[in-house]
Amino acid sequence: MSDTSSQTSQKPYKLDEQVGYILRLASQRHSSIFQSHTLSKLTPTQYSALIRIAEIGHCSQNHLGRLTSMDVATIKGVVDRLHKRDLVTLKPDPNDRRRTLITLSELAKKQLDDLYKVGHTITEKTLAPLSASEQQQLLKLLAKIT
Amino acid sequence: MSDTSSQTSQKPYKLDEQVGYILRLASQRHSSIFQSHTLSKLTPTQYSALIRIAEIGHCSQNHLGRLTSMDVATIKGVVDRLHKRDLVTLKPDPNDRRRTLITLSELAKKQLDDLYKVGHTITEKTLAPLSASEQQQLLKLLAKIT
DNA sequence: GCTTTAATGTTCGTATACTAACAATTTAAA
DNA sequence: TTTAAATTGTTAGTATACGAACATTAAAGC
Repeated sequence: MSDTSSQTSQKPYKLDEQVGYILRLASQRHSSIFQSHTLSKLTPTQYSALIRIAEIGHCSQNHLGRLTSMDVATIKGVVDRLHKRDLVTLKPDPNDRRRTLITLSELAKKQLDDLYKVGHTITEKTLAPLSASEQQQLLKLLAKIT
Repeated sequence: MSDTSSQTSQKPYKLDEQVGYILRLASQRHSSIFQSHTLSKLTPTQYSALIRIAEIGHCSQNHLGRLTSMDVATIKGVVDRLHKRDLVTLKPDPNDRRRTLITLSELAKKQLDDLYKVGHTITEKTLAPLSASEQQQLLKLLAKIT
């Protein structure tokens, strides 16, 4: 029962074995791979938002936030920046004066195929250290703790 | 070969199946669980830094950054905030006038056992949806893409 | 020794990410 | 119908996270 640390429990606490810590490291590596492909200088978050709009056609700002798991403050910043780059168009919802309808701009539509292609590449590179079955496993397990 | 989207590749691109996106969701959930345990209002990042200092006794700011995978700008902010809360002590390195030696404060040392305990709890809750073997698998796979 | 290179820490700028508070609008309930 | 509750979007504040540039100091190369 000798223990050099101040811990008294059975399992020693090792930072490098904690999910939270490893998740951060994995996210960092993915982010780094993403940035190295400079998708018109899009960030992973902006990319997610664009893809979601492409999927559903149009939606309100808060709704887009829910579809991409971003809170209202975060999605606002993302939409603002996408708008500033002319990647989305904004117009008031005629049926609800609180809402703003967000759609892909023509510029964004032209880039869609490229976005999807590079998106695939980024995912492949991120998962490259794993075998095909390991990749499936990882996605399955990650989805479970979401 | 009918495809309603503008994608032409074999594999359709689904945002919800991309590692990057799922990693973000998993990190968000972990972060949320972490915050709900308000470790003296520590953030996951501040927690990591504290634990690392506890592991090695003392170190410079940049070195701590490398040990916790934070770049120089990030670790500076983290150390500043830890110092502001009296969780670390800072003193100039007598052997290198560029460096500042960082050590745990007495206040932090007193809280160490609690930090470890809650750290375990947070990890357990985050991994709760998985079986014991799945937990091992996930950590193994995540470590591989780090 | 002297110059080049490297390392440490700082600051600025930008982008998530979340809390909390707020006004305007819509919906639901009384 | 009129009040209460919920939704939408905005703003302010704080905390990562990273790139880039900078001055100070230390280490290497000659």
